[in-house]
Amino acid sequence: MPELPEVETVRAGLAPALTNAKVTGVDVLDARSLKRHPGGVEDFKQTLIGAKILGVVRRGKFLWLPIEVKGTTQKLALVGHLGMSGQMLLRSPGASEDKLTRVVIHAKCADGEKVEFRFIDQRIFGSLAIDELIETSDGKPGGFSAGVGLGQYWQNMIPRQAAHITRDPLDEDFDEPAVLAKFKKKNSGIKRVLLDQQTLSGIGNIYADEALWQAKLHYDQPAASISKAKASELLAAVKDILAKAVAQGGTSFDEQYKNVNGESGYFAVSLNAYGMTGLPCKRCGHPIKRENWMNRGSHLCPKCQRRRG
DNA sequence: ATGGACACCTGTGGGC
DNA sequence: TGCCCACAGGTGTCCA
Repeated sequence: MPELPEVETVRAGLAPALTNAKVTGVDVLDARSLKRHPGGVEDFKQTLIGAKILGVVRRGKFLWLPIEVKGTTQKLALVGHLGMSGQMLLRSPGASEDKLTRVVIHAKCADGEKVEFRFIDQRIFGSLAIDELIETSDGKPGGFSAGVGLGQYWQNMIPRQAAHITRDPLDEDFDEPAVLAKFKKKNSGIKRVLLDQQTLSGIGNIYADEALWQAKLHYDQPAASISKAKASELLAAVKDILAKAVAQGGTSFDEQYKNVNGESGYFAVSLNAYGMTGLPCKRCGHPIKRENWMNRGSHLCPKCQRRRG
C-alpha cells in the first residue's frame, strides 16, 4: 500500500519519539513478519533488546533505524518495509491492542517516557529485520532523515538489503539527468519504468497513475520514445505530486494506511485518476477507465492519455 | 533486456 | 445469511 508519501509520514512520526530511545523489550507475535531477518526470532530479539536507536531514515519506500548495539563493532540498523498493508503505530504502554499486530518493540524515549512501537500488517508482505549498514556507493547520505544524524557515522550508509534501491525524487541528491538517461534506454512502457525502484524509487501504483495523468501519458508508452521535454515534465509532475501528498500526510482509503497515531492522510481528495473509475476526467470530462495491467490495475483518461507513435 | 506469470498473504466488498 | 470471486498503496524471482 504505502508509497513514498505514506512512508515519509511514518518516518516523520517515528523520529521525534524514537531518536535516542532505548529498546527495553520485543514481542514477536508472528514470525512471518521477520522473514527478511536471516537470524530468526531469537537473534532479532537479542540484538534489539538494550539497543539504542539513533535516528529514522528513509529512501523510497524503505525505512531504517540505525542502532547502537553493545558488544559488537558491526554497524546495524532495524530495517522496515510496509509492503502492501504495513503500519507502524506508536502507542502508550497498555493501550488497547491493535488488530493484526505482528511485532511490538517496547522502548524508553530520550525524555524518559515509555512507548510501544507496534508493527501491524494484514497481508504480511511487509517486514522488519536487522541488517548491516554499508557505505553508500556515491559517498552521499543514504536517505532522508530531516537533518537528524548529520555528521554521524551512519549518515552516509544504507542497509545492505536496501542498497539496490536508487534515490527517490524528493532526495536532495536525486540525479535527474541520470534518470532521464535511463528512460532513453528503456523500451518498456513508462509506467513499468516508473515503478522500477532501481530506476527511481518511491513511486507505486497510485502516484504512477497520478503522474501519468498529470503529464498526459499512456502507461504503455515506451519510455525511450518520450521526448526529453515530456520526460522532464513527467518527473516534475512526480515531484509535485509526491511533495503535495507528503504535505497531506499521504493517501488513505480505508484501514490500510494510517500515520503513527492511527490517523488517515488526506491526499485522496486530490486524486485525479487512481480509483476514479467511471468518474469524469477533471480535464476533459471523458470517463476515467481502469484497465487490467501487470496483475493489477491502471487508471487513466483514454482521451487525454493516448499512446503515441 | 523485457514482459509476463506467479509467489508471498489476509481481509473486505459486491453479486447472487 | 452465506458463498465465491475480484480486488487491494509491493517486491522478488523464475521463465519464455
